[in-house]
Amino acid sequence: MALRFFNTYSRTIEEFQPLDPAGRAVKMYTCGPTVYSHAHIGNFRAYIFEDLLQRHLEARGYTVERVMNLTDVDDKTIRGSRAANLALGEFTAPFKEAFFEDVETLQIERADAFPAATEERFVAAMIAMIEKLIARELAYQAEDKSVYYRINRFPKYGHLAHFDLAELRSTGRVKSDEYDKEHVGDFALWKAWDEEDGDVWWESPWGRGRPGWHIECSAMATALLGEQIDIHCGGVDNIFPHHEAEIAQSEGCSGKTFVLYWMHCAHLLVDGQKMSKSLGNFHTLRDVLEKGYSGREVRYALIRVHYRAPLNFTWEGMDEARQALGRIDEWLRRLGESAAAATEAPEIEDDKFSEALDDDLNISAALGHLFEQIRESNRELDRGIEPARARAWLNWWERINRVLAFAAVEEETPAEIQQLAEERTQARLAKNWQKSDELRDAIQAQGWAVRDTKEGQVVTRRAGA
RNA sequence: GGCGGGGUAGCCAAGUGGUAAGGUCGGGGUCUGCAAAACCUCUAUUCGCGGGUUCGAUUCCCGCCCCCGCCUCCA
Repeated sequence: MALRFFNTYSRTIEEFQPLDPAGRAVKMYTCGPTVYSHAHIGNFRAYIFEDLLQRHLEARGYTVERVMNLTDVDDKTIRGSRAANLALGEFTAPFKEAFFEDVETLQIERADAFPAATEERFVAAMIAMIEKLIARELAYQAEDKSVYYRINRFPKYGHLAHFDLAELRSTGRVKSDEYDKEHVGDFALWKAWDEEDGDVWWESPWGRGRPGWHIECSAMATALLGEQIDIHCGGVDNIFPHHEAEIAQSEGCSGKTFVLYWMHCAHLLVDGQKMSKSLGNFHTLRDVLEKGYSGREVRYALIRVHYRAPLNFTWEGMDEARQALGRIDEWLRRLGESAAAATEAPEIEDDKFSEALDDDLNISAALGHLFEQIRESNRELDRGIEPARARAWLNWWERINRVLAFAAVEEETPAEIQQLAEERTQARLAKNWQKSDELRDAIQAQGWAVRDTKEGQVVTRRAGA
């Protein structure tokens, strides 16, 4: 079955066909974080969805070139840097660093490029684009010195969000600068400097100022991937106005279709509600890790629901993730043990996992199949499996895990734990059950677990420890 | 008001015009000194509600209800 994705632009599921005539290279642009604070788990739901998409495309033989931008200049970063009494770059640098650490923790593949909005070459690219839009009368400088996009001159404006311009109504989030605009819906391409901006400004043909948010993505996507890209992702809240604006800007300059497939993931809810600091349900990745959960557990919890369905984050869900991963770990441990003596490995012909993902990333069906296979192979293990067969199952898993990235990080059992385990073995040989149980408790207290099997003790890292 | 997404077991969730995957929790069992793990087994006569089409609908059509989101810088 061919790859099929839901395209927000057409609101239908479409067969995936990249621009590349050879049908192999895929250009992907993903909206990244605004680095004014630590990214929260809702942000990471989107990045993990994008990661799943990239990894599955790669599993299907595509070569993905992905760009993720970092917004390091906007109202929030400027406000934050002023509050912290730091230069803008000094203020955003630690958040950029933290973001990359979090990406690593969650096993999200690094994009090929992480352009930042303040890089001179991109500011120059943004200015060049705005000049072009003005030349084409798609933009104008208003009384307030800012430059705005003239949405009435771009007939497709509103198509992505399915908004009728006449229906747009103010929600009170607009600044009072709308008096200067020709249409309330006109959005800023270049924002004229004002006192609130402090020393954050660039010279431009329209005077000192800074780029609008939307132009950043159009310019960086074009600079790094070209005028046309295959897939552009983000959260549903980016559909309007951000992605709508990107289309207007990019196509206003190039005259070509900017993006073939628009893909958006639904929101993450926490305890059934939108995350907000006032409700106390706002979590960064760091908050969740502090509660004792691992990055892979968070990854599992955030990836397991289809990207277009709202995902409700709960601690119960985190525990469910822990259990499910523990089962996978134990399955792999048993397979590894049985496969040790294998000299060859026949292939297990089973592509159902990937076939499920072909269907608009149906992760639930894919995981359902994985667990069915785990049960099947566990039965084989119980019956006594051939080493080659165990090796074949491991190879099958490795293919799948290149997409899921669920495997635990290998960790050496520390010497003191090994020592305790050895003492316990002796106690057990002496049938000293009391001492055996005490040693088990001691091992568990140090974050490890010990189980007795027919082949003797098995020591593993305890989940959450 | 306009535009989306979603309503399937205690919780999470897939799915099909032909009678409900999977995960997790809980009960029972095999195994075990105990435990753990694994396996076996049980847990939705039913898919938000009401109509309609059909031999047959959770799935298609119509109407309604509820939840979440977007409607100018939130992933």
